[in-house]
Amino acid sequence: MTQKLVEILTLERKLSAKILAFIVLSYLCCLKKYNMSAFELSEQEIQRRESLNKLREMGINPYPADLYPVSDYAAELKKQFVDGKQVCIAGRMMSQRVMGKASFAELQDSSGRIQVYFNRDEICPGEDKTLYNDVFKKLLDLGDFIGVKGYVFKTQVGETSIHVQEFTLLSKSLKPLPLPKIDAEGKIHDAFTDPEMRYRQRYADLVVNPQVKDIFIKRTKLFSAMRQFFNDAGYMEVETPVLQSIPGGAAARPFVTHHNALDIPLYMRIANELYLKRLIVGGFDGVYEFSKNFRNEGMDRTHNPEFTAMEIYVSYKDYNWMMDFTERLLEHCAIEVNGSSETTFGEHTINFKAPYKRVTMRQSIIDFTGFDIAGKTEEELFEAAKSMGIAVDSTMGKGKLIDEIFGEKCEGNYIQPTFITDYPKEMSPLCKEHRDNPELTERFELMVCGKEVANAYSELNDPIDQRERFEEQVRLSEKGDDEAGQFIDYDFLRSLEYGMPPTSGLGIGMDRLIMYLTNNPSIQEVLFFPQMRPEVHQQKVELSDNEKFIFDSLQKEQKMALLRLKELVNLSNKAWDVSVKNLTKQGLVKVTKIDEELLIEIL
RNA sequence: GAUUCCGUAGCUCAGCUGGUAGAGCAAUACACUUUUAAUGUAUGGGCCCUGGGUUCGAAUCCCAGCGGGAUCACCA
Repeated sequence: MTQKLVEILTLERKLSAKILAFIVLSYLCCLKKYNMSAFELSEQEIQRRESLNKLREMGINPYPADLYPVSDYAAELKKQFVDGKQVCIAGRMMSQRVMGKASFAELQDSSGRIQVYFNRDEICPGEDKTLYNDVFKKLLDLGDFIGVKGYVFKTQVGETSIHVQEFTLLSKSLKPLPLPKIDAEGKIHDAFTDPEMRYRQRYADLVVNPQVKDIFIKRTKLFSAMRQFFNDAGYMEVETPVLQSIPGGAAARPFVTHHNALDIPLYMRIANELYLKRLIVGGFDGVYEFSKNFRNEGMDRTHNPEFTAMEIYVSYKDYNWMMDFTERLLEHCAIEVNGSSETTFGEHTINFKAPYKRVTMRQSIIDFTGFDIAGKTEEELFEAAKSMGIAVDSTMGKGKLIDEIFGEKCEGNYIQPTFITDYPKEMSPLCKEHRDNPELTERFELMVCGKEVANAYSELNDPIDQRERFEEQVRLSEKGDDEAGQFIDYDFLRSLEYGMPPTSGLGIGMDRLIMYLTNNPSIQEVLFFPQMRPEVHQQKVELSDNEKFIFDSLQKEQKMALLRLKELVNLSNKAWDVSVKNLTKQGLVKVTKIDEELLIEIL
């Protein structure tokens, strides 16, 4: 402890005694409270802690508990200018322009920013000017939360502002925020753009990048719009288990966890489909759920390990009805989110206005390859795929081959919302067989910008067929198809045996949809906290092993030739160089040049 | 998983063919009563991601690692 104080004294000797005393004090506080070394704080962070303590000494609580009676919001006051209106607003101080006895600052609340005007003699009508000179000008920092009471006016330049009559510190900010600035031409300087820092510190991202906040406001609007649409249609929002003993409803690698009391493995859900259908069996007409799903697979700009899907099941309907429903739903959502059915995604303008084009998978493959899959054997499909330059292997069944051809040659071409219908049976184990063709299923996917955003079926409700399809999946899985399901959910089959009415179900990838509606090519931009490798905090050591070794070696003689010591410790050039520089920097040793010889000594 | 680019002050970024670190903003001090990227003057602030190598000398060149981005592959 004493040693550290000495180090601080040496390091900070250029600072005035007053500041120094404070630093030592606050260092002791920090050490006791946070078990943290003062060296980990930047100069500005130390200064802010210093201001914090000064405020406390002045009897100002930097973290008051009292309610603050906010009456207005920045955006509204600027939109509806009412001269002289008395207001009370609160937010972060994001800029400060001090001009002697008058100052301007910007206050940022949840709605935006508004300028506030401070006049010394109005803040401090008497002799004592500390509140303005010290508290406002010096002890407040950018990022602090303050509340102001005053009246609305326009400055000579015409900027709507609040003439402050009284201000209150509401919460002190100890860490400087990134500070992007916008110049007169609207150009942004010093933008906080590094994706890693933005995702890891989303809170800071949200404070300084209003366009990021907008994305998430739109995200919430999308959920509300969808919910409203379903509720208006009379369907019920439900919740089903996230922890499942059999992960079903999709083919994906699940996360595994363990339940201690039951002593069994449990899986995080990969889909909620099978549970929602159980509820249809139970007699609900329409059920939907926004479900967080978890898949233990690769991560990239369109895949996060946890993502949100919406699934809805409606009884007595088929997939044709669901197509109508889906296009009306998406048109409604696009308008609620963006005010228009049109949205821009990269170079494309997408129009979500219903109705959407409907193309069968067979027709789509004919359109883009000239090849007709109808009535072909597995061998013929295999050869066709191969001739198209698609990587094929012997584990692939008919359905998989068709899916590969579609994915490779067709999918990417559908920019405007398009329903692709009638998928091969093998790929759709939960979907009802097509009424006109036993090789196909009554399934559609909605393609937007070459990617699927929705998937829907006339749900399979024949329990015997369902059992056979599950068993076929298990066979495919054993054959080596890692996309095929490995588990049979017998409880789900039991529920079907009681009877499920004809039902159509729809699943929508919410993250992907909001990417389209907010023009973001990356899923990380539309998730508050995208998954990241955990940060590693490197503990700063005062002396490395090398440095200690050099110091100890030197201790015996106190002073010796630099080259001789180097030979003695026998470190690599790099290690030697870094260590000596560090020791010198910390004021523990000194290198001097006498004549042509370099000497090193302990201080 | 493959390829490729990046990691320098609180933030945004310079730093050439190796010679012990620069700018703007932010910070500190002073001046300034309607400014607005306020202004002017002065000052302080760096484990140059980590480890190793080459070299008299590395932020810079080489190797390995860590973290991130992009592209591709994989992905109901």
